[in-house]
Amino acid sequence: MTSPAHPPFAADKRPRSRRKEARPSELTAAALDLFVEKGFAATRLDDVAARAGVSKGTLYLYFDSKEALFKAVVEEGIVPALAAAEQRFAGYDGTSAELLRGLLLGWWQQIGGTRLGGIPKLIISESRNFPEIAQYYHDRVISRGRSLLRAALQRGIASGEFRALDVESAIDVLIAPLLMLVVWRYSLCACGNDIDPPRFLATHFDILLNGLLADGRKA
Amino acid sequence: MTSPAHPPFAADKRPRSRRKEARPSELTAAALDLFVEKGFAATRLDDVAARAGVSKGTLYLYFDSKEALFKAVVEEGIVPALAAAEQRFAGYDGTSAELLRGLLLGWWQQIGGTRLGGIPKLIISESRNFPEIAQYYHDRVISRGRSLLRAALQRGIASGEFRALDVESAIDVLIAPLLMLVVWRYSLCACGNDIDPPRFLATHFDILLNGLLADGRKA
Amino acid sequence: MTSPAHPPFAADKRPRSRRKEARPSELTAAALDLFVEKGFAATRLDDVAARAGVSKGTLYLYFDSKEALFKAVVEEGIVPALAAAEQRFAGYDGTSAELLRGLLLGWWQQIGGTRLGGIPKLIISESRNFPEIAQYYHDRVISRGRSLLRAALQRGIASGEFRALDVESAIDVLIAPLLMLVVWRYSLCACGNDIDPPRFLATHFDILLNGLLADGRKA
Amino acid sequence: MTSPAHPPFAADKRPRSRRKEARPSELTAAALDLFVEKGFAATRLDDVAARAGVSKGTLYLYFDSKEALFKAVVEEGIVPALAAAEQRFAGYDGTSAELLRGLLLGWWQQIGGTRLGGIPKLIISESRNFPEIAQYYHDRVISRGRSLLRAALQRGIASGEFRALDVESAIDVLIAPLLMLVVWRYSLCACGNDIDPPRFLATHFDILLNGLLADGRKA
DNA sequence: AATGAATGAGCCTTCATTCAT
DNA sequence: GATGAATGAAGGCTCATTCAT
Repeated sequence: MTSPAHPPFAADKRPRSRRKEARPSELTAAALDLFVEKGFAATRLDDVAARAGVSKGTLYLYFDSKEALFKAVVEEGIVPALAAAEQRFAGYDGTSAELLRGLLLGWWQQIGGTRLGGIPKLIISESRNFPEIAQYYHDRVISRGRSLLRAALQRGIASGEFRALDVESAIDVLIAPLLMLVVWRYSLCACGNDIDPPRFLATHFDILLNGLLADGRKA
Repeated sequence: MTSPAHPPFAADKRPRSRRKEARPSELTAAALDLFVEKGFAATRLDDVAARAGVSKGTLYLYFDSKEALFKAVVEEGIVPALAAAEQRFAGYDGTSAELLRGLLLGWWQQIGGTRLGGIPKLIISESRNFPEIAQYYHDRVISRGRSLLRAALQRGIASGEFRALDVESAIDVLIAPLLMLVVWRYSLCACGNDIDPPRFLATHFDILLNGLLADGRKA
Repeated sequence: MTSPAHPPFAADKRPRSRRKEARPSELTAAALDLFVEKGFAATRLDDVAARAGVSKGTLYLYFDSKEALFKAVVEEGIVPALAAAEQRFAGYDGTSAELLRGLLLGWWQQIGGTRLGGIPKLIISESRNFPEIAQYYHDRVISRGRSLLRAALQRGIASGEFRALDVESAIDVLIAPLLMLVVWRYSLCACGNDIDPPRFLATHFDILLNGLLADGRKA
Repeated sequence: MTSPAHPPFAADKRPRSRRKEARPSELTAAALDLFVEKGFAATRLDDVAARAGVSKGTLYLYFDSKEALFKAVVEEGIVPALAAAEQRFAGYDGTSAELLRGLLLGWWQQIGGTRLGGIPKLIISESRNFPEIAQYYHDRVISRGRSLLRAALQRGIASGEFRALDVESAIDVLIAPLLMLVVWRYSLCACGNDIDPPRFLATHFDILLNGLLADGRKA
């Protein structure tokens, strides 16, 4: 860690110019891992640098401060996540139930279940200390994600496929299990509790689309 | 600070009764507030002491370290939470739907909606750095809470009130919106998103007990 | 220097309360020495702490930052210097020549020739980087010192003892050799040039009070 | 940075002529500005390079280290200063009073009042940390300047134009106001004090050549 | 010759922890 | 029991210096 040359990484033979372009995302990738694993405060920049295979000073060539690195991690992770999510909704023409299932499952496959899932966990853990980033995340991610779900719900209600219900609350209820999955993946899994995401999601959809109560007993 | 070195909880050799009596809960109360607000690492013991109205040295009369204080906060906050939750189940004889609603709503009223709700948020944020506490929390709280929900679900399925479904996954699906509420209260509220807990819970119950799909279209 | 206990100072047996009062001036005294010797930027707080016989952290019990310490050094050194200087002028009733000589010589004996003389040197070296302190020094020291000299000159001119001349410029001309003495003591002495302060001051007074030109040749 | 390790000036083994030719004085000019303004330690080589319009690496093509650059700044600034000063004395045949006035005023016009005046300020501020440069400055500049003044004073005394007095001290007394002018220009002007150099010099000469005391009262 | 990305030693500052009173 | 002065290890950040291009 403190040896003059970084043994495992010194073998990188790419020309400097080639590496310079790739550097910022190498750094944010390393930082994402550590921020998610240890939290912002407990992550040392030495460790981020070491994981990225650079020296500590190099971090400051690309980011003005630890906090700026944190912002970059969130911003960089979110752009593709957003694009991927919105892509799936454009021009969908199946049932609204399938649409909802597609949105939620797609989120898990593209985001929650990948290393990007660490970002919502980061936001949850750190937003109190970084209100600016929290606001950014709300404006760029949460509100847009909720719009997708809102449109799907309203579409289903309008077509008579879904019962009428309080759409705004329902959005959050739909999201909650997804949130739980990332929380579980990045925190509670250390508790020893075991969740099988596909099975969990299947049950989520099952309850969501069919209801808990048996047919004859509905109120 | 480094988790591998954590002595197990029982390593404290001072007579337990003597210590418990003397340990002022003002200290853990102050610590809970700050841990929840700022996270473990960003909370300074000076601030905890100041909020409790004692000197910093006094903290060390009651807790061996910052980490021990953290453990005490979790332990102390969980005892009443546990008792309150289990109390509501004993000898319940209404419908299983009412039982479920009562359990979930009761949790919010007794725990999630009070300052104790900060504890799950703490566990979520810090469990990676405190696996021992995460384990403790799982064994003492999560597993017992899941047992309550498991029993309610199995009771409803056995009586034909509920459809048969994957009980273990369903437990987590039921819990997820509650988790979301505390996460919202202690983190995402800073994002600017607005959740109305009673309305959110009502929708949760509505979806849960009736299903999203209109009657005639059920698969 | 880095051993756990400070060997030469650990022998200090004064009670804590006694030492606490004395601490700030012990720290500023150590800092004055090093700031004067090395300059502000090149002075390490480790060295200041070591010279004062405390740990580095202790500095921060008394001063918020390195810059705050610097301000304290200047402010603390200046109060007695000011008092001493003004004391000498009150109620003086000899000749104005003697008054001038007394003021200048007194300044050297009370300030310039003592370790307080390092403060003007500090101001000269660092004022560009600390305009706030420079302003402070001007308002509290320079302007008051100039007032003393202005009064003495005007007194002498009014009485016919001195020729009429541009008083404001003359003040600075009177001061210049004193300034040179501290500059010499704290900087240029390292050049190898040798100045004998009493002899230098005697010549200063000689030229000042008698003029360079021989009597018969005066213009 | 640590003075004991300074290699002597002559340690540079590259052919001197080759090096001097290639060394762009734009670099030393930029460095002079910044050293004078901020001091040696607070001047960043990035800033020097930026002001000179080159990259930081280029500095190292011409100077082995920051300290070498500092030496070059002093050396380079002193050559013309020295030449200009000595030029004025050769073959002078007016009165000694005029000679003195010419030397002092000339120094201000050619050196002190130009950007070269920053160099004495630099020497004053940094000589403690660069004894080698201080020595160099003493040998090459101070001693030669003092020789000029010594000769002028001895000439005037020998001719009866000046009173007999302690020549060595008198030299420093003559220099002091000049020193004060550069100190004021590069440091104390930030204090808010206001000096008008021509008026100041006029008063200096007035006091010097005529004396403070009115004729009839001379001791 | 010139560049600028990369380095790593070093310093200011913080804060959990200790201990004399 | 309580205090708070003192400690010292650790981390964020800077910047002189190097070197591949």
